Amino acid sequence: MESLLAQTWCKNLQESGYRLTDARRILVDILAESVRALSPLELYDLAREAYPRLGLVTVYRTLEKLEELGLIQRIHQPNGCHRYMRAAQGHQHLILCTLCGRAEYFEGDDISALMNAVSQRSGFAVHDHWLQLFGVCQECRTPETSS
Amino acid sequence: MESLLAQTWCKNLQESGYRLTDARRILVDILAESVRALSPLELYDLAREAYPRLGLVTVYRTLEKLEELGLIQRIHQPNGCHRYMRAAQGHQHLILCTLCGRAEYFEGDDISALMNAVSQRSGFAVHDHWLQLFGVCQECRTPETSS
DNA sequence: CTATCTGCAAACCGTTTGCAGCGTT
DNA sequence: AACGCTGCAAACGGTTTGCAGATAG
Repeated sequence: MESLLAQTWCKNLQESGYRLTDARRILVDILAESVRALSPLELYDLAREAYPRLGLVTVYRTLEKLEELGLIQRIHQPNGCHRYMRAAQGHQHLILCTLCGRAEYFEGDDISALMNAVSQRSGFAVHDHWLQLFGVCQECRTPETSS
Repeated sequence: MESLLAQTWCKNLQESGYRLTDARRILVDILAESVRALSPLELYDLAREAYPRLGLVTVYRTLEKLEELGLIQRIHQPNGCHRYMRAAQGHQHLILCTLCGRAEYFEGDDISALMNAVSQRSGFAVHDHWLQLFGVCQECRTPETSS
C-alpha cells in the first residue's frame, strides 16, 4: 500500500523529530503517489475517504512540515490558489494542467543565462525565478481514450 | 498632473462605456505613473492622500476594470499576495523587487522554443506560461546613493 | 433623468491560531 | 509519563457582494 517514496518521507519525518501518526501516514501516501498537484481541500477530501475523522487543519499543518523538509512544494496558480506536489529534483520546472491539476517536471536550464543578462541590464540582484507552463494534459484533451 | 499614459487609459475607460469619476481618475493616475507594482492596499493608501473619501472596494472594482481592458496586469508573488502594474507590451517578462515592489519588464523570447519542446515531450497543449524573476533592485541595495 | 458608480457593512474563502484532550514515543 | 499532535471553533486577511444614496452622461 505504501509506496517507496512515501516510506522515505515517513522516515524523514521521524528523523526530523516529528511523530508518525495515522493522519500523516495517509496524507504522505496520497501526496507521494499523486501525479496531480493537489489543493489542501482536494487532499483533505481524498484522505477522508480512508480516514473520515481527519480535520482540514491537520492537512495544512502536515503540508507545512513536508514543505519545510523540502519533500513537497507549493505551486502557484493563476487564480491565486495553491496546490502541492512532490518537490522538484534539482533544476526542474513545472507544467501544470489547468483542468485536472496534473503536473510534470521538465528541465530547461538556459534560464540561468537569461537571469545573468537581465541582472546586468536592470541592476537587480536576481535571487529567484519562476518558470511555469500551463496547459491541458493529454488525458483531459482525449476524454475517453485513456482510462 | 495627468501623464499621457493616464490620459490614454481614461479615454479607453470612457470609450468602453465606463464613467470617468474622480476616484478612477486618481487611481489611473497613480497606476500609470508607478514604477512599482502596487498591492490593492498600497494603492488605496496612496490614493487616499489625494482623495480621502475613497473606499477600498472602489480600488478593487477599478483594478478589475483596468485589468479587463488589458491596461494593467495582476502580478503574483511568492507569498500569495497580488500586485498590479501596467501591462506588458507584447512578449515581455517581469523582474520584481521583493523589497519595494519595483518592477521592470524585459524581453526573453527563446521561451517559445522551450514551450514547443515541452509541449511535444509531455503531450500537454501549452497555452500559457509564467516567467518571472525576483530580486533586489539597485535602489534597495544602495540605500543612500540614489535619492 | 437614468444608469452607473460609490462607500459602508457584511459575507465570503482560504488559511492560521488557541485550546483541551488524545496518541506516539 | 511527557510532549507532540489532533480536531474543533473561532480569528484572521484579502477579496467580493448587497444595498441605498450620490453622480456622470
